[in-house]
Amino acid sequence: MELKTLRTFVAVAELRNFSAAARRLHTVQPAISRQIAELEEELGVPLLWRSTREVRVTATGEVLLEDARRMLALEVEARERVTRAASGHTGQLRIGYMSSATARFLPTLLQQFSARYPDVHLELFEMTAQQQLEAFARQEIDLGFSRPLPEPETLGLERLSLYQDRLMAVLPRSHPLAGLQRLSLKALAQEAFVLFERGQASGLFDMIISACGEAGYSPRVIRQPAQMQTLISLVASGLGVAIAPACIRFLQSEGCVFIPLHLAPPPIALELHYSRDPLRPTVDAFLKEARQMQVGIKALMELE
Amino acid sequence: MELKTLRTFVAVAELRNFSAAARRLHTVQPAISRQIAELEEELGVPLLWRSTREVRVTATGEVLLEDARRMLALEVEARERVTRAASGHTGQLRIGYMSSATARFLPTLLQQFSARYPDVHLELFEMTAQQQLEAFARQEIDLGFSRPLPEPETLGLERLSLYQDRLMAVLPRSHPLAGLQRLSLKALAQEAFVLFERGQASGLFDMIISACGEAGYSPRVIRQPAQMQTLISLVASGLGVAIAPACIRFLQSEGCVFIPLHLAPPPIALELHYSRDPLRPTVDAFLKEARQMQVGIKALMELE
DNA sequence: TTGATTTATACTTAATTTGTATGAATTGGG
DNA sequence: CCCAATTCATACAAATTAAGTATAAATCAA
Repeated sequence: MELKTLRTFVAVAELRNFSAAARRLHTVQPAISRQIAELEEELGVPLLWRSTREVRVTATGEVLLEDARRMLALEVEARERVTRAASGHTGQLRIGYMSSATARFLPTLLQQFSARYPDVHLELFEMTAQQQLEAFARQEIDLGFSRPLPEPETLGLERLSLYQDRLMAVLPRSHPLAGLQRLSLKALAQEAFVLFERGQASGLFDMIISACGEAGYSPRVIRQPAQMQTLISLVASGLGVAIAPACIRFLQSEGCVFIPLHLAPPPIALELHYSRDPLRPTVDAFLKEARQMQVGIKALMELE
Repeated sequence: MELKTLRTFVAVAELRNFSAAARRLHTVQPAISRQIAELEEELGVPLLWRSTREVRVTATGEVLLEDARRMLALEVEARERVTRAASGHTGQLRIGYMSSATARFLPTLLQQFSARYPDVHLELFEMTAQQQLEAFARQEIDLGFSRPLPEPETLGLERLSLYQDRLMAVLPRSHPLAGLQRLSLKALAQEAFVLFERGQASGLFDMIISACGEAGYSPRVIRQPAQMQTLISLVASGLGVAIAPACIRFLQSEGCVFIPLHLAPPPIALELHYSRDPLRPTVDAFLKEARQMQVGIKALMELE
């Protein structure tokens, strides 16, 4: 039983005429006769009663007619569903993100995406860069917002840089240097440092250490919190100073001041990673949306 | 899109391996490759992601997979439904009947049929032989229980004789001849006759008239009721006598006696008519059942 | 690096389907 | 009452389509 045969059968049953069905299907009458005969032979059952003047659908034929119509309708529906899925308008999207770096723009981006793709089921997972890597390997997420990963290509990942985050000095509001417009790393040589835990973001950690090294000292690190919010709280309480990406000023940062660094280390990117093998069209749809918003994201994160 | 292609797609998606799918489908791997490639091209969409080491179903492929399985399941169901319909186990059966002639056995026959074919929807229409003819012409009934019809073959009808009904004299219980075991038609020459209306059953009517003619008289017909029950009531009330098929003694016949006729006219058959063109397998199923019960019907109607 | 395994492609061969011509049956009009 | 017209079935040749064979390219494991 093939859909082509069923299309023929439905046409004949509807028109009650082999020749007319042939015309509708852009073929010739003997082709129709054979298809019907073969269908009847395959099922071992008469479906149509025909004389030279009249074609009638048997009771058995009516039963098949119903199911044939269902199958053909299902084919049309399947085409539609496949098309929608392939264009990224339906399906799911599992997103890993670091809240500290994305708090400012991710809600807006997601809202915008959902408005345009309302039938895509979004799943959000807050995770560090390292956790995202593992999640990608286990195929548990489709997109990840994180700091640059080491050699993403070898893991089958593509990347899209969303914006560059400058490093800034974070001082308690009561700190003697808190009023300055600009600060050199050297000026912090004697300070106690609170740095984001190396395990979570080795690139950031090492960059700060080497920048201090270039400024002529090795920083005295007294705490390594695993959360940016903790880091801010520690600085606000006067325990030490920090060097951190500018984005964290959008977290709860009462009691801290953020001062641009003179001769700052190169800015650190926020990247959107995704699998190179395109198993999820929703990813492409999201990327399109993200690329359109990219300018806006940059403006949000860098200006002000 | 053809079911064959979808079967291939489902096999590959399930086995995640083109070669294994080829083996399952008893063909060769290049055939599978081509079918999948053509399906993807037709839909304009990647369904499977494949390397030489791994085959994965894309999100779009998963969507099609669901619908493909539905279609294939529907095909299996359709086959089953068609088979059941063709064997007469499902469907409908519209039956015309004359209650006077069938009251005795039809309920039993229907009950028996329903027990064996519980999913056949029975529709019953009480109608005279003439009405049955018209109903057949309009294709409103599939089976008709009636007296023999004139030239049923020319109307595309087949017939099955169920039993032969003798004609009997029907007299009021108070009638002088009511005590006899046997009666000649001649003995009724002076009686007033109540005969079943000719329009309803011309064969019966004419047979009685000609039988009387052979007995040497023309009966004096004072009433021609259209219902057998009415005829019985008229006789019971003493208005006249009647000649009628033996079967009517199974109606409400208090006050009447039924007496066998000496030199009776040939018995009159009860027939089951049905269309020659087999549009309804339920008809064949019913006929099979009816033929099996035929002996029983004869016994019921003739003995006693 | 080699051997094994897997998918894709090129090409030949086989199978299937179509289209043409024609026959048989039935109906309606002249 | 016959003839033209229409309809479905069948036979056969032609064309299309799909399958099978051989082989290439890629990847992974030993």
